Amino acid sequence: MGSPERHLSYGDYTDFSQGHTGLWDMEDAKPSRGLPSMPLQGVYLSRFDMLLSDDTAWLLRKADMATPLTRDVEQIRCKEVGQCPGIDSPGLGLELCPPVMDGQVEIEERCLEQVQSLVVGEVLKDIETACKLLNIPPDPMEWNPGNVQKWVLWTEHMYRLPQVGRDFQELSGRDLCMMSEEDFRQRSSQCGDVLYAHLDIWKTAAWMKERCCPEDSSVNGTEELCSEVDSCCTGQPIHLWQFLRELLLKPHNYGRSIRWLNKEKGIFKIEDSAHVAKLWGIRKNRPAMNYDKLSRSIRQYYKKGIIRKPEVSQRLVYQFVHPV
DNA sequence: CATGAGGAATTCT
DNA sequence: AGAATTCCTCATG
Repeated sequence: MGSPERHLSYGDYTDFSQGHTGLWDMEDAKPSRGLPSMPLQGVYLSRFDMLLSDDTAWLLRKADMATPLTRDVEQIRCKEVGQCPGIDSPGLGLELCPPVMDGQVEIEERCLEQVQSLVVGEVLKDIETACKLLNIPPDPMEWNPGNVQKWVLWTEHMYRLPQVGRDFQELSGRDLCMMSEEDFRQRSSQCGDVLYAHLDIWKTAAWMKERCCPEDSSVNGTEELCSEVDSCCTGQPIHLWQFLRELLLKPHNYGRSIRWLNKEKGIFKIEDSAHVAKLWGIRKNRPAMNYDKLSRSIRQYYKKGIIRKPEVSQRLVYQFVHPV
């Protein structure tokens, strides 16, 4: 297994997005199979608990106990790796003993701080992306039962969890947020805890946003705001071609399902047809969506001059007639 | 067997 | 009304 170019997403820190090894496809979720042995992985994960130290320490104070993000990630990771917290995570040691700063450690800490803020930024961006594609508000408290259902299905498919969407029907976001981890487990013994952890990340992110809204324009906040306005606030339903574009815009999230072959010419390839169809189905509340139907919709675009097959026709490869 | 093209009826907003 | 969905037949590799 190589080390392909990959950007950060909170999935990466939980190892979900790597490899599609189907770790979660089986009930007996055999750990370790296909788990990448990249050294970075361990560092990121084990140190994730420090995410909220220093400049982001305020995040911790949301709940005066353990950091939600940390706890979540650690828990998700445990489930994934099949281990218990603390057993092999050097990062946790920092909670137990005061940091001893020699030069080496200090440098490491610096790097870590940078990684931490990077991670927080990426997590927020990923959530924003998901919101746009799902057309749901970022704050789980505002979700209606339909939003909840979308989020559950989406999370299931993004992280290859066992399918438990039905277990969370008829719940509002408020209900969901009130539920304890135990409640989640009761609804789904398989992955209730993981869903709970994911939700907690969203809750924390919403809380963060609420806290530091105005000055959040640091990187590309305005750009994000604009695209949010034109894609979701116009009220009209999203078009399939727009949806595909948005997926293509986020290669670090969806690159394993759909990616550019030639961005300049607008040529793209659907790598995982079933997955793309599923995501589209979730977006449109069409549980029966499949690639058969999705491709029919794409073919409707031929006549309209929105999408075509490229010069040299290849399976699952299409081309936007008007690339950006 | 999955993909691809396109007709036709239906549904959704 | 327009876009997408659903279902279908036939073709291709």
